[in-house]
Amino acid sequence: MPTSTVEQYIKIIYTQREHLGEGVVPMKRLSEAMGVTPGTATTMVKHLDEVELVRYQPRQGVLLTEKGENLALRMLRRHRLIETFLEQVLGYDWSEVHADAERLEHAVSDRFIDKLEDYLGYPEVDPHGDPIPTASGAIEPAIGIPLNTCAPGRRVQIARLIDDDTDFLVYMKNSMIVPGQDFGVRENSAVAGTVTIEHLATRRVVTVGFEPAGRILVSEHG
Amino acid sequence: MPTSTVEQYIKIIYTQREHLGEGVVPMKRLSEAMGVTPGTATTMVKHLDEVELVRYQPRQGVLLTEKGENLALRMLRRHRLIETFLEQVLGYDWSEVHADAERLEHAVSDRFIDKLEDYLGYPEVDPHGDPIPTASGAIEPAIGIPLNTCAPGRRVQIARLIDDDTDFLVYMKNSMIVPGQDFGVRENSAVAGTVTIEHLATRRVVTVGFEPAGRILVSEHG
DNA sequence: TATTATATTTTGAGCAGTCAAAACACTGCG
DNA sequence: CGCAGTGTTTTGACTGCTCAAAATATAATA
Repeated sequence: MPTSTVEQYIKIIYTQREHLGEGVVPMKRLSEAMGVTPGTATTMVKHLDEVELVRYQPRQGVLLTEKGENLALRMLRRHRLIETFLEQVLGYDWSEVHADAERLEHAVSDRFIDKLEDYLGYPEVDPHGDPIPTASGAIEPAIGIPLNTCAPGRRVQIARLIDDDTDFLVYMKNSMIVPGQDFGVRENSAVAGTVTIEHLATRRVVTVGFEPAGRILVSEHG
Repeated sequence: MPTSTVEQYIKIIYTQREHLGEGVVPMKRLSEAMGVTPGTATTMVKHLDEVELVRYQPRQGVLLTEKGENLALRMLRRHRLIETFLEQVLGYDWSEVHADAERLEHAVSDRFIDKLEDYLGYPEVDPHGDPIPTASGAIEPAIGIPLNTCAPGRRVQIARLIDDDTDFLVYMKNSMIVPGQDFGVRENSAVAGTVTIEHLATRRVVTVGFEPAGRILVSEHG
């Protein structure tokens, strides 16, 4: 049985890897995401390698094994179902959800999660549009394309916000950038480093930086 | 901020003390209830004394301070609200509830508990009839009298089952002994060490030992 | 009172996770 | 090539919690 610290490392390695696109996750990145010193991360990762959850290449970085990936998906499933519950049932605000979910996900049993999923009606995505892995570990591939790849003039619908940072999420919510909302792309300037979109329902115009726009996935239509 | 181990010790000291009726809680009892060796309990209790959560009298036992009592009530509140949620909302069976609640209660925030309480509609007791302390730490005094003090012929209603032991609770549930059910007392024999009651709705007769009957609280009526 | 049983405390050790700081290994640049 | 800067690993130490086993105190019984 993995400790909750191990669970946390594995989850972070998974999401950092996703964030990175490809290649191994370097120690600096891991230690920063975990909020520990680099030496601590090294020690831990050597242990994780021994128990076959990761493959550790000294001085390069770390990758999840199949076993590690399974654990990561189980954690993601927990996290996202709990987030959905906190927001939709208990009425949490977006700014409050993450911290509580983070603590709960290490304390709940599989039974709890399965019953919670049933109670919630088997949602496919959480409130930020992140897909929820099934009990068997299946996960939908990311749908949508990054907003910063959309040409001006296109109409897009927000599909997913890829980030657990509270400030990011709250800002997006306040700008109506939540899954399901329709926008028109007004401008996309790599030079200026910004993407400008207009909320179709309210005519409200929002400009976001190029980098954050990459973490907003949309589906194009029209 | 107390660790979850500390929280657990404090909760156990509270309930063992309640179980005992009065006096200090001896180390043997504490260590057994905690599932640790006596030496471990001693070490821990000395620490708890230092941080003013308990008063530790060497070779006698341990008592909660005011501060400790407050923490215990906060844990009881968590535990009982979570149990109520697991059973009434997620559909847990009585036999499954305890273990999961025990792990969750150390992981949830005050915010979570307050929102959960609101969602559940501010219940006053959990499914076993145990009173739920309020956010301010107030708790209803135990209502009801022990079943083993009831004379034959009386009609009683189950008010509360004082025990967290899964086997005890499951047995009682299978015998219809759950809060709200009406019974007639048929026999109460200190000599035989048994109490025999009849479930009025089904005419079913159940005999329980004298000791367990002391952990069944009832209200007399008629 | 002396002896035995039982409860309790002490001691020494170990595990998981962490840090600070020193040692080390790779860039890449002059 | 040699050296600086950055990222990485090693080392030694500490905290919180635990155990096993030895030492000690208390209570019970003969």
